[in-house]
Amino acid sequence: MSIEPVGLRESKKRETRQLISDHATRLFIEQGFEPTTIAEIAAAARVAKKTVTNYFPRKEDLALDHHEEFVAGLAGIVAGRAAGESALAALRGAFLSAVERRDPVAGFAPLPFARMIADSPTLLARLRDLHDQRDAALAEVLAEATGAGPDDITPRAVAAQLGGAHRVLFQRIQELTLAGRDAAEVAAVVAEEAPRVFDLLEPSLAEYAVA
Amino acid sequence: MSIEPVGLRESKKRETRQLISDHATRLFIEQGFEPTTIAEIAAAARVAKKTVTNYFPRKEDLALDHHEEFVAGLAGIVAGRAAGESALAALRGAFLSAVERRDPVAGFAPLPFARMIADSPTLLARLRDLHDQRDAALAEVLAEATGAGPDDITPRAVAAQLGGAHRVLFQRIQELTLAGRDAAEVAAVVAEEAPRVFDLLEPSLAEYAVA
DNA sequence: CGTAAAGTTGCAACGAGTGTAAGATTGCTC
DNA sequence: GAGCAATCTTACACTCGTTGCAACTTTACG
Repeated sequence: MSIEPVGLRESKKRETRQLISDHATRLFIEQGFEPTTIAEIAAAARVAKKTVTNYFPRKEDLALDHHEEFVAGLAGIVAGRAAGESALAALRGAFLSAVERRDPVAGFAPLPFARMIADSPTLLARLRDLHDQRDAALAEVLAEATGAGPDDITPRAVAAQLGGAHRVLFQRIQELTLAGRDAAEVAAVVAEEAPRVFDLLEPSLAEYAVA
Repeated sequence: MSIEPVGLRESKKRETRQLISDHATRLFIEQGFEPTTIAEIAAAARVAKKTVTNYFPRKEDLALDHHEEFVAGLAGIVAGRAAGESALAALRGAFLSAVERRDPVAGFAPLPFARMIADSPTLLARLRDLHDQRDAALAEVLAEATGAGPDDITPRAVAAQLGGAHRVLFQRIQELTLAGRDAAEVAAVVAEEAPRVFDLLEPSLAEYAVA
């Protein structure tokens, strides 16, 4: 992409950011998200409170980093689908392989992490936000792929359907994790359920956005 | 349902609640949601700040009241569908008639109110929350209607599809309102688009949850 | 009436988030 | 390598939403 002029300043920034993030994650897991204060995180990382909020403007960002990757996921899969493959087929395949590799993007997480999220209204809200942004990004790619006009509602409706499937399965994985099943069990259950969810869309979307 | 022992206490409570809500709505519309402080609302309604937060534990509740009705909407429509009618058909019909009557539940609102929401991350998050709760309620009714087991993911997937359609159309109505179109124009545009959105689901869901 | 229950109020506190200005560090140039 | 400018970190102060608590007022009811 671009050359990386890794100056001292840049590398120190990365370190500081990582330092804060690590302490935050640890404290969140130990005590929960809401009970942990930003002041506490700052003290643990031995930086000023303001430094924490400089790097992470919102507290949620400390717990749910890498959101860009999550938001761009579905859109990227559709953009990179094979010739002759529909958006639905690409997303189905990507989800199933994400399950196989226990990908956090699909909803896999260690139990304490899942608990941290489930116990925090703030994080749940943020997650909903990310799901929505992901749908919007997907809608844009679909509009492009099908040559739909900027005012055509179809790509948005399809994105809602496809994003909805992923959302339901994401929640299902979280739910099973919270119920105490280990990752292998969760993967097995979801590997059986996911095809049913995608099959539901097959009659409607099999021919949509075929590359 | 139940008799109404309208004591003085009860009626004063209702008045106070309404008084606060009215001032809040007025101020939100005049100044926006975020810039308006609870202290300001309390002063306008001539009550203590604590009284405001007693009636409305969260600031969002002051702007988005009647959420119960919204959340229960889709589930209620499916529960009350005619014999021989599918969940999809019932929801399609209900949405179109909601558009005809410019129902706020479908997303219709005066421009200033729509602006208030669009300008506030807090309110947008709350709205996403309500949409989610609505999907969950719908899923429950669908599970009941189809006799699905408590662990069957199908009703949830279907609820996501149906709820997603309503969500997209809700956002579309907001978007058109924000663009300055009056309610009649918005209704005309959406009356044309909605059938396309529901038609998309027809191949998948025409036979699902037929009463 | 008088007492118990419920509602309102003022006060204090906590925590997230923001603005600002001072101090420290780094990058760059002469 | 000294100095200057840009950038990062810090301390401080402040706003606002939210909660807890105790005192006070009003209503309900025996």
